[in-house]
Amino acid sequence: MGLRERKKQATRRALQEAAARLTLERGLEHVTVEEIAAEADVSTRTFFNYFATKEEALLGDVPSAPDEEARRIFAEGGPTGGFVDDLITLLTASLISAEGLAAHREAMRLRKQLMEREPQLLPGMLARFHNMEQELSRAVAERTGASPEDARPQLVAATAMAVTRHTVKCLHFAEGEGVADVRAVLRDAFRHVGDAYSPPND
Amino acid sequence: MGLRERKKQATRRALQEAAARLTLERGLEHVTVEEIAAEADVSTRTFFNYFATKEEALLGDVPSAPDEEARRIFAEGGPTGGFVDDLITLLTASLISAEGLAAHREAMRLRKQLMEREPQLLPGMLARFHNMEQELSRAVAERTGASPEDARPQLVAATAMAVTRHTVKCLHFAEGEGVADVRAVLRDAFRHVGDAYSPPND
DNA sequence: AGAAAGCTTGCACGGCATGCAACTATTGAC
DNA sequence: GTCAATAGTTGCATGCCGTGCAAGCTTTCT
Repeated sequence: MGLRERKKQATRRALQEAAARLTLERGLEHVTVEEIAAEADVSTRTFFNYFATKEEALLGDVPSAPDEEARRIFAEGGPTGGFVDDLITLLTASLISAEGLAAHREAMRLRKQLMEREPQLLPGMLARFHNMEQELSRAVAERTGASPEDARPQLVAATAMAVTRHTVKCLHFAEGEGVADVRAVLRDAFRHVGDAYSPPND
Repeated sequence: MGLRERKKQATRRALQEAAARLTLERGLEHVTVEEIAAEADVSTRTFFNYFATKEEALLGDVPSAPDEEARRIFAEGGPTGGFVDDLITLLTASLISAEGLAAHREAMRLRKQLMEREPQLLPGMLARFHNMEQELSRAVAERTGASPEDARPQLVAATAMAVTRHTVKCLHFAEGEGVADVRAVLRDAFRHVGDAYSPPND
């Protein structure tokens, strides 16, 4: 990786960190782009070369699409053939991979803090989840061979994203403990949804 | 209702309609608040007395909380005792009531058009759904007696909202036909989710 | 009729976000 | 190492968004 690229990444991170720190200190309303840029030692104009809006700098760099390889395998009906199992594999392969969770734990904690402090950021976050949902929906449609106008893959994907969000939340709670059992949490969540809505019960 | 109140509502509607019309004509980027206000015969400043942002004027006035009475009944375990049935009752009582759908069909068509034309509006829309989800989650928690730190009601509510969104989308497709069977669509959707996630199948 | 309450409006102001053109730094070829 | 090509940074000008405030107008209530 060349010098140019390294510098760019450094600037990007500096801007993100400055934005997060200042926002947690004073609240987003009382932080200007000018200040963030100054903190990262670049001009205001440069800030907007990296982020389209002030909020964008705070949302971090989460993958909004699953790993291409994992996606292909899922779409083709693999790896096991069991729908829920394979869905879990797809989800853990990218969106909430065990490594990803371990590596970005600090970043996630930060984002959670930001969300609580600044609800204005929520819509943007939700929009990202929505993008993931769309990707997921396409993968499900491919796997099941549903026609494009069939809205059910969308429904399945939306539910899966709900489960994913729930899982992330649970992992936040269980912060001290091991994160190795993402699969187990996901599985429990899917089961719970299935139980709630499948048979006529209460 | 006094004259004052009537005038306010008229102004509000005029602003919303002007905003929607101009946006569909030219695209949101090429419409200024000044123009919207002028179209509704009020000052720019007055626009901001009604809406906090330009986008807000385009999102319409959807109920973000269920009817209080229906909510209470659901929370207390009624009306039938069957979870899915009662959930459907709660949803149709307010968020997607048959009357509401019939009455605001035109408004919904408009909003759908706007969403497709201007994706920037999506985050705001999603945030509204999220609010409904929170309300729903509280109702579910109350009904099931779950403790506040239990995240499962959240999960159930998120899934229910996914189903609701799906249902609204389906109703959009089936625009020409009767809307009387909202319950049936909801029931099918819940069943489909249950089938997808409950037993180990594909 | 007249006071009280509520809305509208103009004005001033600061911040966001973009286009453009000049400048500076990295890269790659020779 | 030199030099041209390429990519990134910066300042400037600009337009729009959104808010606080104070003055004026309209509805409401008595």
